[in-house]
Amino acid sequence: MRQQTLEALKDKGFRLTKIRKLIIDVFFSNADAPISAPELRTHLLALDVKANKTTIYRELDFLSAQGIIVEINAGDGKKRYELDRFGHHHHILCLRCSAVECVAIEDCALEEQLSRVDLKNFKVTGHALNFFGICAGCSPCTEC
Amino acid sequence: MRQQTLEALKDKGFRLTKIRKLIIDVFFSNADAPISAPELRTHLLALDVKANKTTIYRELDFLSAQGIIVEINAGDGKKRYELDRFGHHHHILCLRCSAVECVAIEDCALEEQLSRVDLKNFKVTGHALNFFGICAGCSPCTEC
DNA sequence: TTGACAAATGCAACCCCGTTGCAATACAAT
DNA sequence: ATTGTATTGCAACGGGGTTGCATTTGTCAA
Repeated sequence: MRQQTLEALKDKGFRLTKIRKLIIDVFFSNADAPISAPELRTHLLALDVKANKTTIYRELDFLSAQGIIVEINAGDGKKRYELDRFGHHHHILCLRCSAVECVAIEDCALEEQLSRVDLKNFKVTGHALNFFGICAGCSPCTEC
Repeated sequence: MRQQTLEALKDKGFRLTKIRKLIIDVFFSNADAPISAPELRTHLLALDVKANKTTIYRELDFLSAQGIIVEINAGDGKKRYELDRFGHHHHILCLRCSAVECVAIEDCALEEQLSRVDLKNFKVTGHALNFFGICAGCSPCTEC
């Protein structure tokens, strides 16, 4: 999957630079946790790669344009990105540590119901459903 | 309603300054369109009142703390505020002009369904459902 | 009406996320 | 090895938002 992604880019005439490959790696190894630009930069630093923030933003735009990742909005005003290989789903944001996870809505008729909402003459192109709360890591203590 | 709001503030020992009264006016006269801090500033300028942006942000915090307005997230990363006198509802954002409107979800079982979603050990405290699209004003032409 | 005190405001400086123009670098094909 | 262009870095900027501190202004009591 990762290898196919790289080859597809190369076939289209784009270069497989060190940073680009590493960024793709980060996405493949954090598949269910959307990543923001600053977070991505930190991930790279942990791999001893310091990338200019401009590069990060441009690469995220590039990978989005190539359909490899998609921008998601988790409700806290920061853009995050995740691999574009999952179906439509939603997200949950930890209000304490800002971690975001994907939430699959399995069996429910939510999507269908949404189509019946009165949307005030808007041409609706999409929606986002975000949950907020405290993640398991941030509330380990049952009595508090 | 507006008058009651002002008196309630005064009873609590807060001052009814020119800017504060005008801001409250803006909220009451734009009741179904959540407003951001920069937008609010523009509204005031249109009334020949130039308020420092710090004042705007502090006043929004203040009115939120007093339960007069609530912060909402429309999915574009900018904080907006609206009067806290409506029940739970959602929002729709115009991707072209960034206007936001409230969307009432009348009869559906959405809320109930949400409670059955698998939320990965999060303690869920809330959710936000945002729609995206193009508003009537931004797509007046039916053939394009 | 006038003080006087606290609430509210303005100002300047700062932080963070994100963007843009332009020069420098590095990939990949020849 | 050379070359053309994709990519990167740098510097500067912009918007949204915050903080500390000095100044102004509501309000109330004398």
